[in-house]
Amino acid sequence: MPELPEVEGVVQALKPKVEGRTIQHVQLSERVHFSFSEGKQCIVKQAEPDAFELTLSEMTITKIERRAKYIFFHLLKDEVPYVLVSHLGMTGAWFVVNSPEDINEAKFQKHIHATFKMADGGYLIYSDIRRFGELRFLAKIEDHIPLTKMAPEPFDELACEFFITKSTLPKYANKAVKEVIMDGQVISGCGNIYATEALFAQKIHPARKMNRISEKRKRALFEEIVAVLRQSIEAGGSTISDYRNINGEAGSMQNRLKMYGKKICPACETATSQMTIGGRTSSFCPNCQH
DNA sequence: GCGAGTTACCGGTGGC
DNA sequence: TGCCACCGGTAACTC
Repeated sequence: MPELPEVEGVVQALKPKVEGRTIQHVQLSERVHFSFSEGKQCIVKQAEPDAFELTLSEMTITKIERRAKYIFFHLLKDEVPYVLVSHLGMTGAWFVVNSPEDINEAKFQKHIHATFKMADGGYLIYSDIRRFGELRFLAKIEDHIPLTKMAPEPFDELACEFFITKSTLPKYANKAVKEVIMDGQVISGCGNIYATEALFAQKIHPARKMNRISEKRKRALFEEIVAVLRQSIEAGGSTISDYRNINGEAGSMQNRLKMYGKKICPACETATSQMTIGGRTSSFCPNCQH
């Protein structure tokens, strides 16, 4: 499950290998084409697969950047800028290879959905086992409303104040703190793993109502989220199930997690509890977190 | 018009 | 061994 640190790793790895290169042509999988004919939008959103393939050919990838858990591929063709927005969903992965056969993990090899043949040889490939990811071609970011509503990057100096202000709004008052910090319009890029870890570190019960948390604790919680995200970026991300970096390597942050996926609290050895908050499984220590 | 709630999108995995 | 419920990030839809 790629979260912000994993996406950051992907972007840092892609940049030197892909920026400045030109796409010769794009080939989407049979599945993508078939789904579209069935009225579904498998991976490629709001575009006809045929048109998507044609449009992207001969575009130059000028810059790649991460925003929350999205990857923005900035493109240029005939001096007109465009952007390809990628979200990895649950199981998406990018590969830069000489040949599609070079993807040696069978699961990813089997689920290749977009193959970008580069003009100078080699391939940029998007593989996605469960197809929860998305590729969205836009003239500009603002053309997709949800992208314009995202909270600032958590590392942005204004992000903490943004969180304090936003989380105080009436609509969040009676919501569980975990649901609020995982809302991309309040804090961007904080998914289940890191929300779980930060709440455990701050000894806050994930179901605690937002309006029952003091501003001081909110600030401490925000700083904790930033710290956990930074630590994970340094560790190459968490490898939970299917995440791989573009070289097919796993990260090591999963070894540093203290609560996510744990049966026993590492602090007090009490059995952990699970509950569903905002539709997601949430682990916590009933003894340490209040 | 906005917010809350629901549904769609999926195949690997773990439990039985 | 085989079946089946479960899992989850985001958008889009309905009410």
